Amino acid sequence: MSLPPYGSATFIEPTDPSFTPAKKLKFCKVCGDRAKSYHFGGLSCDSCKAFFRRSVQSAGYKNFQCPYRRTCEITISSRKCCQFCRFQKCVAIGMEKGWVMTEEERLHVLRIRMAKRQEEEEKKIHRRQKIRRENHHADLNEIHKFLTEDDIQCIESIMNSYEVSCLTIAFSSSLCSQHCDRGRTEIIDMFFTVIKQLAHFAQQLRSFAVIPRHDQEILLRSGVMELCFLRSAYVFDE
Amino acid sequence: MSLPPYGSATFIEPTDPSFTPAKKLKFCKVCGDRAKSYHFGGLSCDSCKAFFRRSVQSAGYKNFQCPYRRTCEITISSRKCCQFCRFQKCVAIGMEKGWVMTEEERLHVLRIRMAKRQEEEEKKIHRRQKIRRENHHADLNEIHKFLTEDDIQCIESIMNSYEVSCLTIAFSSSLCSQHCDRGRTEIIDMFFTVIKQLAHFAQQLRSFAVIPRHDQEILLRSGVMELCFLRSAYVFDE
DNA sequence: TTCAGTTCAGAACGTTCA
DNA sequence: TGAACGTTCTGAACTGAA
Repeated sequence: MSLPPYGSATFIEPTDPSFTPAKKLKFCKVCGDRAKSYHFGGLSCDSCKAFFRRSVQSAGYKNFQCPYRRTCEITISSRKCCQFCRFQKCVAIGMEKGWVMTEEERLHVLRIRMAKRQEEEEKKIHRRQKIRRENHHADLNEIHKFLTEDDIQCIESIMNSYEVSCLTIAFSSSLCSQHCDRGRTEIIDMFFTVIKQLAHFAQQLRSFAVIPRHDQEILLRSGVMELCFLRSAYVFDE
Repeated sequence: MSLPPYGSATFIEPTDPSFTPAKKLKFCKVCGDRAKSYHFGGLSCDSCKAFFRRSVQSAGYKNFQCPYRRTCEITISSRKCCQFCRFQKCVAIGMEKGWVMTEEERLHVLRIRMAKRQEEEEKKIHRRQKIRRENHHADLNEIHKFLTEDDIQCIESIMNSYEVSCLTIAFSSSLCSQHCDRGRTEIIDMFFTVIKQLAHFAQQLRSFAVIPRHDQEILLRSGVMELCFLRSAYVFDE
């Protein structure tokens, strides 16, 4: 085995005058290139690490052949020449095949990572929704920048009418509970009540009340579904 | 020393004056054309690379002869004129015959490649089959949690009827071959047969057989397309 | 910081076709 | 003959967990 040019950094004695807090240079025990740390149990450079991992993962090392006498010297410049001897040396300096993850292990790690990412995504979305809701409140404070006093009064009057309608035409008591599993008839009941509320509300609006009865019916009939959706979105509580 | 099979930027001399931080243009040492990388141990262009490989693979270089004095100057435009001197120069700049793959090596690589591909294909199929089998078994084992004995018997009776229908009304012999490129009439034939099978199958079900003929027809006509799709999904074999 | 894995551009092999 | 392409291998730069 060849020694690293400046001696193995691993065995620096405490009294070694060359020991400085600055840096301890380490070298790949396979090819002599600069090494940063241990890989698979042996001190090696990044390229020898990659070479070893790939060889094991693909099981390609089983097909390596030495064109000479299985004694090739491995250096930075010659390491590509003989895969067989390079791999042999990797094993010789302590790198172990067992430390390379199997396909299953890799998939396992991958799955865990994916799950984590998804969780974080969901958190992000939640945070955004929260911010949006807060901004909504802020917008209401700035409403005077965009609407006149008259506009606001009109809106408030309409909102008032709607509230009155909802109070006037109440839901049947069976629908007031928070029960989630409602039967079919109850759902239909609920829709009927909402539709009645909407009709009542429309009558409160002067511009609606003045048009002919027949036109009123057409308008209500064609818009009631959208209004139900709108109301659903409004009362939806995530 | 032998040259690496793949990838080698290692042989750029550190003292090379042409080395600039901007770009390092490389030129073929044989003919002066632009070179991208080393080939067989020498920096050469693609055409000289191909020329060298062919000459070695066919052993044709042994028959090259120089019509002049074996001192021909090789340039981009003259490189075709004298194979002998071109090959001589290839060797002179470092290209080695030994690095061209022999027929055996090529076959060896080919075989490994084929084996790998096949192995992976098999793995894929295995994995898919395994997953399918697991899902299938799990469901079938838990079937008693969701169905009563009567339910299961009923299902089995229906399955039986279906099988009988399929056997009773057989496909025409021309459709039994595994040929993929079927004509239009054959496809139509196939659909007709399937529809007849479905009608026959429906007649086997008592609850269907007892309803009026006219209603039967309506039911069959409105459901036949979906049933065909369902059957297609069932018999589909990837 | 250490040490797993991942990604990507590039090197250098062979093959095909005009 | 040589351009263009398809393949595999290499190694630098990166992510991510402990």
